[in-house]
Amino acid sequence: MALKDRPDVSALTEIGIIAQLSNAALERSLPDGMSAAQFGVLTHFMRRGGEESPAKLASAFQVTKGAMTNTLQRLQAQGFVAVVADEADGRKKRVSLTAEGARAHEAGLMALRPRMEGLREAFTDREFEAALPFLKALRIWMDENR
Amino acid sequence: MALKDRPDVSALTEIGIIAQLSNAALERSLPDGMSAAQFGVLTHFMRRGGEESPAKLASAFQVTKGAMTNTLQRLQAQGFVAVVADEADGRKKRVSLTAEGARAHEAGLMALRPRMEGLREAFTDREFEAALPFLKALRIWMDENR
DNA sequence: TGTTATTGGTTCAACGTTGAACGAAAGGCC
DNA sequence: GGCCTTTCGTTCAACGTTGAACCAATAACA
Repeated sequence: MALKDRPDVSALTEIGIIAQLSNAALERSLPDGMSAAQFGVLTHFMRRGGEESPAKLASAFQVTKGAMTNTLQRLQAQGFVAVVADEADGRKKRVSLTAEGARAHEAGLMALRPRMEGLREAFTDREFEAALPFLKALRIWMDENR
Repeated sequence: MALKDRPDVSALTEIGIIAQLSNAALERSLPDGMSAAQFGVLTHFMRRGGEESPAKLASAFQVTKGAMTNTLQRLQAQGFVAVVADEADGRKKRVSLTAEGARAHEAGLMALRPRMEGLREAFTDREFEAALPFLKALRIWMDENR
């Protein structure tokens, strides 16, 4: 009984459930064939633009290289991403967003809108902002002490 | 750019990473062959005791029945849990903790201690408690609006 | 220079999960 | 009684992930 009543355990439990539900909701809302991981990569390119190597993407998303290989292969198969060899460094590849990838991201955003609006009706920006510093600190600690 | 700067998206992103890191840390700390899911079920029985049907466990852990079948089969194979048919209701089974399961949970707790202590050195109970109401509300909303 | 270490990317088996299908048992309702 | 509907648990393919092995290319250093 001492276990789950502890606030740290409770918080991590809640966080785990939220993550699961949020990811499931994301995948369910997204157009068919687009996973949350794929949408994340598309979002990354929409925000940052340009090119990125698979290894950089993997570390940006806290994911193994193998997982990123998988995600990129699926994105490439759908034509959402272009992958070319880096002639300056034979080990690397350069990944970039295609026009079709941008369209797919836009479609994903549209599909997500109703749910995001519902979320923003239920909670205020201020509530999320209030929670953010602690979440960020916790994430950083988890990252440094893994 | 408007996307990830939004506090709701940021919060969910942080929550997702925390959940991933926390689960990974949990699995790494636990004795070999014990998954986070299995440890969760053991913990449930240590706290509540008695018997529980697989369906109840599945809904308590927000997991599909198939996933719970899998977890229980592995627990049973290790002798951590006893599963018997419910003679009152031919559809149900009754799951209960074995003495060996209790020992395994104890061992899991021990293995987890260093990490939990580190976490409690880095953050105070008050910080977790302060974050809890919002997390709980968010979890409930996600659950109701899935 | 040559040798060793590191980095980048792929592949593979294993895991835990979902979602769907299924059969068996129980409940609800004329 | 009989017929739907719901509940329970299992099975199966598919997915995304990890961790490890591996090879190729580069970097570091003697």
